[in-house]
Amino acid sequence: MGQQTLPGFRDFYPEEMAARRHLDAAWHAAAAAAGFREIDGPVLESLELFTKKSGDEIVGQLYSFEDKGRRPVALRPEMTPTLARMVAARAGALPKPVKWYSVQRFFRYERPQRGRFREFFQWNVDVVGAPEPAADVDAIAVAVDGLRRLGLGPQDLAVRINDRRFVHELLRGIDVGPEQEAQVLGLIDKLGRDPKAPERLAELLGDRRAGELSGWCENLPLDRAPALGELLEIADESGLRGYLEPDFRIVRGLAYYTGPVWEIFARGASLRSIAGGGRYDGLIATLGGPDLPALGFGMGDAVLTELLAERGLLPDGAPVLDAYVIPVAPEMLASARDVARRLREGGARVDLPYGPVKPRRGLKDANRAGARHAVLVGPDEWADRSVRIRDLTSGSERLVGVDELGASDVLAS
RNA sequence: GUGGGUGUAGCUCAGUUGGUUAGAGCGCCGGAUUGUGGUUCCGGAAGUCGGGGGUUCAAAUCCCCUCACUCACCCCA
Repeated sequence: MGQQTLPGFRDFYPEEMAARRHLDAAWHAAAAAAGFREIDGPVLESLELFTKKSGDEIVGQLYSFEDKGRRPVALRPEMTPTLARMVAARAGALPKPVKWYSVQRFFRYERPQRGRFREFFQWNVDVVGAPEPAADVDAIAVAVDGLRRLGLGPQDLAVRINDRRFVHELLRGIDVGPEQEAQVLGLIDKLGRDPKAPERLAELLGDRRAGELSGWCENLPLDRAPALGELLEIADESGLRGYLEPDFRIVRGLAYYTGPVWEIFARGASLRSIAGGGRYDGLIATLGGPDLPALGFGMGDAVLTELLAERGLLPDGAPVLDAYVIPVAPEMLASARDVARRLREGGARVDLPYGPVKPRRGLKDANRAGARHAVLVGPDEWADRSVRIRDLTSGSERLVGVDELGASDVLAS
């Protein structure tokens, strides 16, 4: 075997590209339908932009290097820092709320595994300048709508949601101090997956407090979380009934989340989460911008593609043509090219062979190219300024005049 | 970074206790008398058996090393 892709990088053959475009289309449509506008930024950024948000530890997970001007740079691992900069630069001029989205390529230097690559595509949707819980619901609804457009409904998906403020409050109630909090949050996050997590929580907090905590995981005391209750009510009004499941185990990795946090999972599948998001009110200020409330989510292509493939919801990626033009005799090649041009100018997707072919072969190639119609250009018909259009599904043929070929409905049948 | 699994044709795989020239299906290319396809039939190309070393009269097969891929852990912005 010769050269292959770097580990965690993928070639997209037409079939895979069709699948990717399928996701893209749903993502763009869902974001646009809710009034989000598309943005983008550079793939390469200064390393500092990322370390400022996440600390120096993440350098190990970045594609970073020095450029020829000796600047430390990195391929972007996420969109949020870029978004924050863009907002900060024009914060005064932007009407609030700012509703932006992007569908872009990201890079993380991690060991590739199921549902995780080093180069991946991610849909990011963010709202800046809106403190209301309706904004959180807006983002969740867009994520759910994107997935709905891909054929996934409430029977397939669960949006598990929690609220960081609520978690802080409960932890404070059992005397978990700030110095312990990060560690405890990490263990809570693991409760669903790691069988050793309850044990370690008990070691850290003692049986009584650990027991109380796991009780919240069994049954989240919503009466003590008014903000989350309000959000759930708005979600109901927004058509998200059946999706949202309050879950104390959803806390999400890093420190900067300040309010609702949520992740979307596939029901009955052992996949990692499809999407995750939350409110990060302090982050834009941390990154040097104005103090604006913000929230958003990211949804990657890797896990989602895996899920859609499992459920048979991906397009097969077979080629599609409206017509394949066949010169019935070698001297008809020039005429065939003229016919193809007329059809293409009429808006049809049309292909034809580069040289003479036997009709038998032409029909075979038409099928293989996914053509709905074969257009046979033969000397007898051409003498009458017409061609034979054959419907490849039904096998029926009809004669069509050359001058009609540019009409948009000529291949309609 | 740690641990497990797998490497044979473009793809999915078979290959017996080590034994002649390593196979199948799909795909690809060509063909089955004149201007009509999908099915079928015939033919063909295609493999340093991941790489290196060792044991043996003989290695795809046994042993060692190495590389790649993959799954999980760590991490998940």
